[in-house]
Amino acid sequence: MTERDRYHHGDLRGALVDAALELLEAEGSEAVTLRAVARAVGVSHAAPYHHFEDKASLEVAMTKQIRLDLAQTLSTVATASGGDSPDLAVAYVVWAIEHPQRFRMLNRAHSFVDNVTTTPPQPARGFAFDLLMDSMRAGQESGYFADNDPQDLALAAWAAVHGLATLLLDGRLTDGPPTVSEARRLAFSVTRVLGYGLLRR
Amino acid sequence: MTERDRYHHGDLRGALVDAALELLEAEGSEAVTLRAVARAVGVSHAAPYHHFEDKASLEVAMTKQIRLDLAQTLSTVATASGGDSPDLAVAYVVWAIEHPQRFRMLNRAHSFVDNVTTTPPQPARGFAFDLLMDSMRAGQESGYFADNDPQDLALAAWAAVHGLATLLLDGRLTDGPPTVSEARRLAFSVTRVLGYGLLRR
DNA sequence: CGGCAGATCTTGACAGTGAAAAGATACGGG
DNA sequence: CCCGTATCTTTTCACTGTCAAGATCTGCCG
Repeated sequence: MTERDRYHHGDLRGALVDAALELLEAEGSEAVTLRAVARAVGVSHAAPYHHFEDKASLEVAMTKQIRLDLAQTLSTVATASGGDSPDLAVAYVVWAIEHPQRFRMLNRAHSFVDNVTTTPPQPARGFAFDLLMDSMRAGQESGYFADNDPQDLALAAWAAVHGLATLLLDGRLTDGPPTVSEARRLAFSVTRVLGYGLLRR
Repeated sequence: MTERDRYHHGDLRGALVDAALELLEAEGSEAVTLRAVARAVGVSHAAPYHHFEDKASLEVAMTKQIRLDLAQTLSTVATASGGDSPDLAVAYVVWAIEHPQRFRMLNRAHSFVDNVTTTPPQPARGFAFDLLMDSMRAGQESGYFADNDPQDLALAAWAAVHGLATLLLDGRLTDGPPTVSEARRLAFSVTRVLGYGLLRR
């Protein structure tokens, strides 16, 4: 009995989320069907309903896992680079290119998140924004960054980086599918412009 | 016989696209089903297949129409404001907030566009990018803008504005659904940071 | 003016989907 | 040991995209 020879699975919920994420990477979001996920785990097509109220509920669970992965990647980069903002920006874009389906899922969260009752007390800016805020504040304290409201700085930086990632993934900047090296180059370029500003100094 | 009492519709293709767009605004993208669209026009569920090879093909047609609408809005603003970039940026974000479903559809284009054989010779940056490029060049000629490659400037600006719009629509910046005034405020803020840059001058 | 070819639309069918209801099975606390 | 309950299965339903075959109309060629 490796994992599923018995009636009760043990951790079906977790197995379903994992299988769903694998299916997402392998065959795209269209392929992530409740029945296909159940099939992948080797369980009947109605079994998921004992762990997820909805298909949307499964997707919420997937999204949480993805957010965790991204947060971990970013925080690793943040500690390794001492919270340097260009490094963070590049890491964000590169992660998006390397995990296109996961990244898109994050951005489709609105479509199933409103079915869920979890109303966050704060705007759910998320981990990336917090890291950026820290980076901005650090830059201000060491005198490199302009002394605007750090929230404004972080928002602009996040918007630029996030926008670059989505534009790349939608194929609006490159001919074929975007490569990591292209992504890196463009991320550096955007970061540079963002640092010095559009206006003549 | 107002529009559909006769067997042959006249312009079923156009009517289908229109109905699909109305359904999109009214009930969200999930409701845009081939059969529902056919129902809305008052035609049998298989009729669309004589005008669209696929459901994806209908979505491509919708996307084209949406792109046209956005382009017209932006070009109106561009001529009215003399190509001023902050105005363009704000107009872009406001349009996104006012047409959330349409804007999201634009960003989901990748999911059905690869089924279509139209391989664009150039990266399909689109109309918004062109307007921005013009604006950047104009700003450079009048000496206000830094003399980087205008393409780099335009990319950064587009990324920031596009990113802000998507973040707003995904509810990642506000508690409830984003309002136009919030959008306007944030767009101004981002534009300002983008102009002066993150680094101390 | 007649009729026929092709475009346009309809009807009917099929597999696959999310979802609910009802029944089978196994686990764990008394 | 045994029963309540959580877990899983089977069956069923309405709906979807898609296809094949038939019905209906339109325009064109004679």
